Amino acid sequence: MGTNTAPTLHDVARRAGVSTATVSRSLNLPDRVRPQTRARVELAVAELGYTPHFGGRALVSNRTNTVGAVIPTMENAIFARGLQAMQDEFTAGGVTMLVATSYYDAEREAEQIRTLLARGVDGLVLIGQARPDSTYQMLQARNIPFLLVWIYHSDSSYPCVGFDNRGAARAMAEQVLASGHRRVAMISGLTAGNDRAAERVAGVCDALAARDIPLEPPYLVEKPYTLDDGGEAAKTLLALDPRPTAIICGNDVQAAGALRGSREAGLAVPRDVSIVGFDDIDLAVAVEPALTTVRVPHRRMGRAAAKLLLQLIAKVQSPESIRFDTRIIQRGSLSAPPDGY
Amino acid sequence: MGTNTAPTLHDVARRAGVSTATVSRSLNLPDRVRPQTRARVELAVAELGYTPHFGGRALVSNRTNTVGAVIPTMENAIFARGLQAMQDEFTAGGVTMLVATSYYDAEREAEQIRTLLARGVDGLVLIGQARPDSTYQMLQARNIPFLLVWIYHSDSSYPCVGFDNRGAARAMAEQVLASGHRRVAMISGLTAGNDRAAERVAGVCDALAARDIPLEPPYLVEKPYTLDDGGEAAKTLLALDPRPTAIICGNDVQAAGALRGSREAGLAVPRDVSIVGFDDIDLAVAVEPALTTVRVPHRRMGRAAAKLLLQLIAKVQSPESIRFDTRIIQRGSLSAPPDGY
DNA sequence: TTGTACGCGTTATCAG
DNA sequence: CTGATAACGCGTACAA
Repeated sequence: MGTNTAPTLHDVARRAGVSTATVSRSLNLPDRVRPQTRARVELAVAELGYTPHFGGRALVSNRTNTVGAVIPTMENAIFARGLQAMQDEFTAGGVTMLVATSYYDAEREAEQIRTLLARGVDGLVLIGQARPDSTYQMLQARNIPFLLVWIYHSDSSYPCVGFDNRGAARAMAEQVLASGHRRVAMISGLTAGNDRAAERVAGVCDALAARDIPLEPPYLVEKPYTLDDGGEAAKTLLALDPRPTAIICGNDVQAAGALRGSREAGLAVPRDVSIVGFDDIDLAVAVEPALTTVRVPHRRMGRAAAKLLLQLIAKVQSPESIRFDTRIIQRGSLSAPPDGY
Repeated sequence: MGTNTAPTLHDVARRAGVSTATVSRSLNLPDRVRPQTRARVELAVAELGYTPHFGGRALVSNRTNTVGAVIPTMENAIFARGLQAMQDEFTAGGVTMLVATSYYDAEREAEQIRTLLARGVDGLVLIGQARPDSTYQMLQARNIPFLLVWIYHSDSSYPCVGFDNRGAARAMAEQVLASGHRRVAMISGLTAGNDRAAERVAGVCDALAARDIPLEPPYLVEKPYTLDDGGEAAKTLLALDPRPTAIICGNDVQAAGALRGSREAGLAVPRDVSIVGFDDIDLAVAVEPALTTVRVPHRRMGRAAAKLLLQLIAKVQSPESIRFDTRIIQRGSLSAPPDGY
């Protein structure tokens, strides 16, 4: 049972005894139709279980009420909160968000963007700024509104909604220095094609350079954002001579891994070595000791980004970047260095 | 700059000096067109940067190459891995996956399904089985292929791809009993509208009942799947007299919270109290001690679900459920109960 | 206020 | 192998 063919505007019109134009108006501009007529239409709609055909609508209106977001991966919790908030805001605005993943690969990102464009998204949200010119050219050729999130640059050529990764990392490093550390190492995310990661390294360097402390391999190591990689990297760092007294990590996942790695190396945190993270995801307080980290207002950022993109699409607003502040959350994983350092 | 209007089939046809039909064929059925002609078309496509208009295509073919997935929330890592794997598989098959969230609310889920249907998805993936009849009726009225995932019931009326939550929970509880525990408490997820949570409780009850051990409030408590709720629940349980020697949690997030709660209550895990989780997400090995938990093959499950749905849509396969096995991963958080119990 | 009629971009049928 | 041409479902001038 079940006729298998969805009812069309035409079916509704016939049933309500009006024209298709009237049905369309009843649905889209209800004020322009007599209440009595509208009631008949609505009844017919309900009886038939009519829903407008997406393709037909997209074809004629040239809008899809759809936006796309390309993130590196869903698996890392780093993006989950912000993305969910964005999604909620878009949903509230009646638009659907498509999520695609790039696995931190520029070529793949471009491909996903192409796919989203082919699907007629009305706007796009991208993470960070680092991507080939060709990608930006494609976006501009299409003349499609887009937003860069998770970063903020006052001088960016494109509107962004995010925070100053470099400044936040510098502040974190300064906090570590203020705790008395002088032998500082860093586990960074892979910086190739990831400007957030690169900026965090730069920020840490800024702070250390101000005290004439270098940050170079082998004390600076780049690893993927995983627990295991964080752990391995920490073990490597802690085997160095002289051993670092503090490890600054590119994010909380790496920091949690480093915590485990330190433990496996027989060192206590923060007694023997301090470890700090970045992002303040749930994981930061799940581990023991809890992580000193940089709190990023993921939810507010996601909502603001969605709102702005909706406005850009509606052309009620010109592109204007939004900057969020971060702050350091002091928890157990950072303390003064051990005596004698 | 930027003409602002995307090139159409017509534009390509003119440029290549052929008809629109030939362009369409070159793209969709390349063998049916002379290589030389095809080359001209492909050149024009490249020069113009043409991409087929999604709406036009959807209109005539009545397919969108889009599937929908409704999950409770993106924020909990429980779904991230499986969802990403599903997404990858769908992408490989040339279809786009739309992700919507229900926040564990049936009404909201129905609404999201309606939205997805209105967008013309070719198929649907839903989590679990518990939802109002009206929702199933809606799906059947539309005659749309759909799949239930994260569960498996041999007698389900609908095709499912997942595992036996009840059996897995029973096995976990038996493991706890085998370690010598007799005072067992449970922190469950909210069971209203969440059959996976309900089944896990049932499974634990099965195992305990076999030993004439009851599981009732206040030793059974329902809380949302959050770190904080897990911690609070654990503290409440550990204040009971007699105090439980083992706490079985509805998932790893709650278990990680319970771990923290126990520590805050001044108890050591597993020396004073054992704690076990469910799902084996990354978090399980980030905490100390690492969680004894139930490993669920999220990735394989996600991929299998995507594959099956694609086949259902293509009608090359009749609905047939797929069952995955789980297994218990023994780690540090479970040991024998303290002496005297 | 309502109806008629056209066109959006694509695919598919049918001739040639 | 290729080209007209007719749908597909909807929104919207324009006319009534």
